[in-house]
Amino acid sequence: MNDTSKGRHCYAHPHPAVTTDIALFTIRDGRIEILLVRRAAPPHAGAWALPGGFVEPGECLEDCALRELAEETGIKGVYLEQLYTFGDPRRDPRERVISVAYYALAPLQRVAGAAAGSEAAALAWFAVDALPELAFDHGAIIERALERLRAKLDYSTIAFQFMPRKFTLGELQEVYETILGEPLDKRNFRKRVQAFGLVHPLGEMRRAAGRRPAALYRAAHPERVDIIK
Amino acid sequence: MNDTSKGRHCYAHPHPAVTTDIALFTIRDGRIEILLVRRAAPPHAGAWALPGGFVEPGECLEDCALRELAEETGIKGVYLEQLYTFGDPRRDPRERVISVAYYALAPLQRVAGAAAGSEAAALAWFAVDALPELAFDHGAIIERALERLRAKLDYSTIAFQFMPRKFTLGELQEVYETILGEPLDKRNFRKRVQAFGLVHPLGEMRRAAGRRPAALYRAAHPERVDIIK
DNA sequence: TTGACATGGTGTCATTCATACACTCAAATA
DNA sequence: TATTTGAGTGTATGAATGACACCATGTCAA
Repeated sequence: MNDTSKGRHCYAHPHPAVTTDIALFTIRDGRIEILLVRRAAPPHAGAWALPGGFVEPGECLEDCALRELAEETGIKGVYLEQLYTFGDPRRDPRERVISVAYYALAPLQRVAGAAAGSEAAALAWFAVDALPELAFDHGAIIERALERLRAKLDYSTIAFQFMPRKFTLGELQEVYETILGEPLDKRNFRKRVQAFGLVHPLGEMRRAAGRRPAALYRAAHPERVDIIK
Repeated sequence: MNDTSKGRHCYAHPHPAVTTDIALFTIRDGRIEILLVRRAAPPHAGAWALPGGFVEPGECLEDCALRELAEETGIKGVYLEQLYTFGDPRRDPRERVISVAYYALAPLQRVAGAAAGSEAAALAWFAVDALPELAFDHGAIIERALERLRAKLDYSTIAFQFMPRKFTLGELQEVYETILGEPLDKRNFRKRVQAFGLVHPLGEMRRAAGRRPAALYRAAHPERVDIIK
């Protein structure tokens, strides 16, 4: 809290408001989904928006993004990366608001609870190819986040941020195919993943109904996104 | 300008200050150089800083970066790309300042004037491997900009932003070698550049002292940075 | 019990791409 | 006219990539 008469915060020069917005993606049933919040108040009341909010004094940008995500969705412990800063002066009709956009990735299991017990359906998952009406410039933010995600798939281990601790190679391939939007050759895919040493076999099997059990693996470096190639 | 008693700008919640900072690189004599401004006033008086300054109301971030660069250095018409937003709450000792960092590239010819007639040597070029004492977190900004530049060299046509309208293939190769910090095979380099159709021959020659004249080329798309490969 | 079903799991060959490598050419200058 | 300096050019080898088909193993239903 700053000095003020009337409990206001005053500066010698005009200051914009600064927010973070978070595009949190997961993968469900062969689709990329994103978590959105329904806006109750104007502007854009009734439209859907990215979770996010104002940066607090003394808080760094990444902490702000993590806090807003936790406050608005209850979700913690996801992969988070700064995406781009959107600063068009008319992007928010109320006042000048600059948004530092982040994108976040998580395996479905870690976020499955979110939006389930959400009061008044204020929180929901949407497939990114079937988005509802979006507030502000959040459509552009999502588009850019997807671009980044698709690009990074080719030269980094980012896909593992969508994987649970244990997974089969078939599940991993499905994640790649979902993000790229095209099928991959099974043998070449497995060859590559193994050649780069991206996974370690767990020696366990996943038994699934109606088919042969699959070997379970874990990511070689689940906490890290490495550049490969 | 907002409402105010005492000509100040007041808000219901605290707002950070927002600046843009610009890392402008060029290439001279086989070195990457960056343009810095000597700080006259505290904090960090006497240290060198990136050109930059506060975002004005009604001004988008990119325009702010271009304006600050022009105001502080007189330079216009360079390639500009948003780099990263630095928001550590303690990065400026005076108040909370969030900086949207950009990096810019230009051929030496376009910026050779800058820092020449600069009053009181307030403006100077430094080789990036011999930087002076830097203000704020500008060292980290420069480091990240160089990382981005080196990465983009491999999969985009960004190197052409360092080239003048007419250049020889030898000059182009020198730029690549300077950024990568390692020599390249001449024949393979030329093969590649031609195979991707990145240059068009001008049918002119550059006559240089003491050696065979070299064919001059122009960039196929000088205004654009394309992703290749 | 057995047959149908669904996904798991595996290797080779052909092609393309990347890399290493050395000499002659043309102009300027001494 | 001999020397110097960068300009300009092609090939051969190894590595990486991409195309491709079949049998295995479990569940479930008839």
